[in-house]
Amino acid sequence: MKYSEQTQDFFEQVYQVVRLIPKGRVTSYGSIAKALGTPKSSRIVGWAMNASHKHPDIPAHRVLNRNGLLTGKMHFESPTRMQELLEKEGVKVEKDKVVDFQRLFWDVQEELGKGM
DNA sequence: AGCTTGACTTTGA
DNA sequence: GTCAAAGCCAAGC
Repeated sequence: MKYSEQTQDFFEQVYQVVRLIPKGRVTSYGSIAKALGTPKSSRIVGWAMNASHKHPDIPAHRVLNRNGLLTGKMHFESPTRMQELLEKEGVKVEKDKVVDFQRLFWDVQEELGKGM
């Protein structure tokens, strides 16, 4: 069995996946949503991240949009905090965009599918 | 109760 | 390739 039933909070599932993202890798909201079985709920993932501030360890800086753009950088402690965190993990960021995003992309559906 | 907004994605032009 | 519009679900007003 993958995750719990959908009766559990969608946010918890999102957080769980985000925490599993390897250091130096990134993913998109859509991939997480799809991994949870609701690809249309990509926006909900964003909401989850918005609420992730009340959580201790949520590497939200590893979660970007489909274009690899740091869309939520303005919601961090500082607008530049997200980029700094990514660069500190070895991820190069150019103009609020992750360099070689496609290469650093961490497919949740695949990784979790073959890992679990 | 309803309407608007939002850290998104996909499809159509 | 880009730009505009629709769809989606949850939280906030």
